[in-house]
Amino acid sequence: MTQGSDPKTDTRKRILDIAEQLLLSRGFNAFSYQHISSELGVRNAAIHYHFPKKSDLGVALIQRYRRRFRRFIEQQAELDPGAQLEAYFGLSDSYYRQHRQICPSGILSTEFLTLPEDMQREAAAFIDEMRQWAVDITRRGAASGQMRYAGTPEAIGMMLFSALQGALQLARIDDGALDTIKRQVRAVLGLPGH
Amino acid sequence: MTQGSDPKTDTRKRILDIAEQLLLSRGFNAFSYQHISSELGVRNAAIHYHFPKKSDLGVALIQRYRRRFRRFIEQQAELDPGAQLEAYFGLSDSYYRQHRQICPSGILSTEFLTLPEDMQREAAAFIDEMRQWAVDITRRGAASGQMRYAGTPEAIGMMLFSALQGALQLARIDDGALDTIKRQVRAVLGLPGH
DNA sequence: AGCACTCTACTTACTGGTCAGTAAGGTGTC
DNA sequence: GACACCTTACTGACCAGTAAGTAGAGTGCT
Repeated sequence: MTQGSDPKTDTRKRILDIAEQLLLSRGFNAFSYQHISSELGVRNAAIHYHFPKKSDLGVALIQRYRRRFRRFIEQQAELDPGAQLEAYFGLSDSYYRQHRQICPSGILSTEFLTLPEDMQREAAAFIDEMRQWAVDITRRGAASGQMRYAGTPEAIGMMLFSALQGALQLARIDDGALDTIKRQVRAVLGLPGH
Repeated sequence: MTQGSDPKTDTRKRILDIAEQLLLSRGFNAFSYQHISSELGVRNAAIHYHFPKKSDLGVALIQRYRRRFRRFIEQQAELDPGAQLEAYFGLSDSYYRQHRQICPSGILSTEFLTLPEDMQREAAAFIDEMRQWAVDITRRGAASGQMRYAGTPEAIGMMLFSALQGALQLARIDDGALDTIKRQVRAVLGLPGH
């Protein structure tokens, strides 16, 4: 079987990919190793070989999100705050288009109290980074004069982050919610396109 | 055992009360009939007597929320839009103070794709009612001149609903999130108190 | 008053399924 | 022969759900 075998292991990455889909559409508590192994075409124990405990898999998932998110920020570093916000909106869109998935922070904060301790630590750090980034955008947006809004950059950054997280969840019931809320966030920030 | 026995049954109500706590802190998928029966001091099958399937319990919980919410709206009917919004903020506060619970719409929309069909129908109707109410407040707030905001009443109503739902979830990680976002929502609506 | 009946609200005891997790063994590659 | 990467085979816990039985309260009939 020489089908795209990688130096490291392909399987580990594929497990993470499948687990990610399951996490975003069903949540951490509502998917099992069975779901992954049957989709992957291996036995259950193969998943345990790569991730002995389910919380190991969970932690690895969040750590990968954090790495990706840091890379995402670096790539957008040269853009102006408004364009960065639009890039963030684009992320949300792609979640939604993928079978009405929601953003990871939404799942992790909702299930937070039921998560294993090591996942809680990782999740809290991840969500904090995202929140800080949102605040950073609104701060620079106001400083550069591109954005005009009532309230502090901290508060409006958190509100936009929170509203977008909620929007993806509501979009599961109300198709238009995500677009409506994106438009309204632009309006509140004094940006064009609403 | 003549201890506060009611005409109907007390047990059914107590089951709903315990299930509600579990729903708001752990989610629907992460609590079991065991949790309820052990807390209530009865056997597992007693819960099944009152609610044969778990989805029956779930549907009954949401229906009770809808009844309560309609009563809540009626009670606030005489207040001006700003005061109604504050009453809504008060609801959120009480969730948060009760062991960092989140609002029911947050749980139900996040777990939506894993819920049984009958619960999905009920949940969608409930969330729709809440969203409509939020929009109603912002519409009347603008009409009366009490609120001043950019964008349409529909969009800003949805954004405030969405932001508050997200805020309760984020408050599990960040203690200040709820207050910060409440303040910011007031600011965006041009209300005092921020 | 005594008895038969029914209904409500449980109980005990169980089923079959799913879950995370483990132990021991096999197979191919370097 | 050591190692990475799997397999088969299993354990014990938990899960929702069911079946059958029971205690007590109420109801009606004689």
